Amino acid sequence: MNKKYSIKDIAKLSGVSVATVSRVINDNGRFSEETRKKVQKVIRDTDYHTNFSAKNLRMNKSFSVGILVPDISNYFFANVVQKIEKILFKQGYSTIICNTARDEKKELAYLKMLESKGIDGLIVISGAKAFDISKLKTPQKIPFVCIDREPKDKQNTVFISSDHYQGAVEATNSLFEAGCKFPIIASHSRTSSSSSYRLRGFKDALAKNNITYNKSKNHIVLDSDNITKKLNQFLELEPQIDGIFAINDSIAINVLSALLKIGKSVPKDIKIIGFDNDPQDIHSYPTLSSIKQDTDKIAQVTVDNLINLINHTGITGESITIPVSLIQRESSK
Amino acid sequence: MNKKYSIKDIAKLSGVSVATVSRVINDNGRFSEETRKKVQKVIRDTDYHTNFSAKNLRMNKSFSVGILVPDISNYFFANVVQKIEKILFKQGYSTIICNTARDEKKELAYLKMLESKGIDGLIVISGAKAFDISKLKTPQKIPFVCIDREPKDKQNTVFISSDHYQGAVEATNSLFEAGCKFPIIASHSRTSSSSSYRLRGFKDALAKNNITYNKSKNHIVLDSDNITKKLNQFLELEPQIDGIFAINDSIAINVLSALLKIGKSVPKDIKIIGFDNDPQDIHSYPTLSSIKQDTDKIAQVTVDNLINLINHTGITGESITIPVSLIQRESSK
DNA sequence: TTGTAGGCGTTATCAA
DNA sequence: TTGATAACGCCTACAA
Repeated sequence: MNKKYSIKDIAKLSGVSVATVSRVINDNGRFSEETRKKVQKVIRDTDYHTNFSAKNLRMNKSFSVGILVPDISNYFFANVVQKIEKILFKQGYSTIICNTARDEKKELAYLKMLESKGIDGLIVISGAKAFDISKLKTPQKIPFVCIDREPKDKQNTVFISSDHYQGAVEATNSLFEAGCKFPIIASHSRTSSSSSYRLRGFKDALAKNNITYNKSKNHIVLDSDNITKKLNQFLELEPQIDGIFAINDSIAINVLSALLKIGKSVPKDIKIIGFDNDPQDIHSYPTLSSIKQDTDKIAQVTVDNLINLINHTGITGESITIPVSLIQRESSK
Repeated sequence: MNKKYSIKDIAKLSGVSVATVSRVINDNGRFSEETRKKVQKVIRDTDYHTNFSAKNLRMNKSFSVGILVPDISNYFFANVVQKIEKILFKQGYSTIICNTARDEKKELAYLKMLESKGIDGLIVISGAKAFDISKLKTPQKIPFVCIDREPKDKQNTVFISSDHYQGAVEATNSLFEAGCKFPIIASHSRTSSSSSYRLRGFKDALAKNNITYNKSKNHIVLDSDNITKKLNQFLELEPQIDGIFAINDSIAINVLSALLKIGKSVPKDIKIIGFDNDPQDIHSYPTLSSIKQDTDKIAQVTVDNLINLINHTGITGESITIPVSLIQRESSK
């Protein structure tokens, strides 16, 4: 049972001082090629690796970042979080995921825990209100970036977001192009940064097609209960409806099965398109058209910017918009 | 810009020694009620919190655990991981999630990274082969528990698993009870600890109903490509088939849409039941019957056992089986 | 009941 | 180019 090696052991074994070993390890400072080789051989032979607790203590870093996410069971969120985590891991960072369940109190509690864990940075995904880190009265504020959620103080952070507006425009246009005359939007009652952009895109696409958006005629609000009933009532009042842009795929799927129950045929009677390109879209019947967000790019851009903020390099105050793409399937043919 | 407080500051502010402060914080050792109050007040006033890097360094712990998971986009895995993470977070542990993508090389690479990060414990979820931690030649071996994956050396670990066998028996029986005469099982070609138990359950349920399992007549293997074509061929050869037990919901959903394309009616012509109770089950058409795993319990038991292993309390060498439950929906009525 | 002091593994400053 | 050493914040024998 050989104990773990420390930098001191490596120093002794290779006949140099700890300072030199540290310099070789971090490729920092000056040393001869000869000593580098000597030291590196010993490191390999002993299978030494650095103790991060010690390093972090000394450097006053934790190499961990927190992620605040409203609902990890949502496909888009889960997907982005997973990709962020992978990229961060490669760079030596650990990730602490906090599912706030859209609860402000929970969010604050998590924030305090994260703060006390000494995270180096924070990623905030979506959520109802603008994100206000000043709720924490930490001496030195934690660098953070926001995805799909406007920060209250844009000065020292970066705001990253898909082009929700453009996605909504394209989705709505695709309904018109498929022959729809009276499309509506289906949304939940929650508002968020991304959903309001999507709504705006829908309205503008309507306007381009000479329809004036009317809240009671072009917009149905559906939360998870009573969807079939509400939809049925709405359709009886507005029987001319022939297209639905659902603000996300979860709602789209719900609408789809509600329509089947009501006895409507999709896409013959009514066409549907969603948003997010959930994997289940290809298993619905009919398969669901959608707008795909570029989660790879979102994750990469997010991490790049956060690391820059942590290292005090790069620019802040930016807003970065990531393009989306239209995925045509059966439901809007 | 007030700097961060350390235990030394708290000591000075409350007029006691650092040792006493430490004792109060950890409720460890003896001290008077008076000093406790004094110290705790100062801690509250200063909003002090402990520096974990220092604590971990001193105590030779990291308060972090790794999770090896084959595919985080799978609902069951994601669900369990999320719940484990939440429970661990409450206990002060960070979680490092590693998506191995069922790749042995990746798994080993991740293991080494985790080892070098100094994790206190490891959770291993599913995977093809028995888990062999001896691939790592760490001096002190890392405590670990396995979910749905047999450990190579059962002595020093705990094996946790749903009752896959019983679930498969109940699923198959429910098909018989719904009137099926010739049920088959649909599986992927991968084998895993859980899938072989499910297969065994299916076979035994068949036997109980006086059918001898025959690989070519009662078993169809479907991977993600060509599902509709393969299923169609199989059904032409075996037209008497009237029930399908899919080894998981992902396959079940695929089978369902394939059947609809072929022109079969579910559940009239063929009944289906899956396994895992994915959330999408209630959005398929018809809704999908399934076997539900108790992820809350799995997560809790897993964490409890791992923490015990880390603290050298509790028993090892155990296998723990968690009950499952049948969820009847339209597809097997 | 409380205090003193050493040491965990690193990095960085200062000398050599 | 290298080495000695202080310091990071904490816990814990040992002493008082």
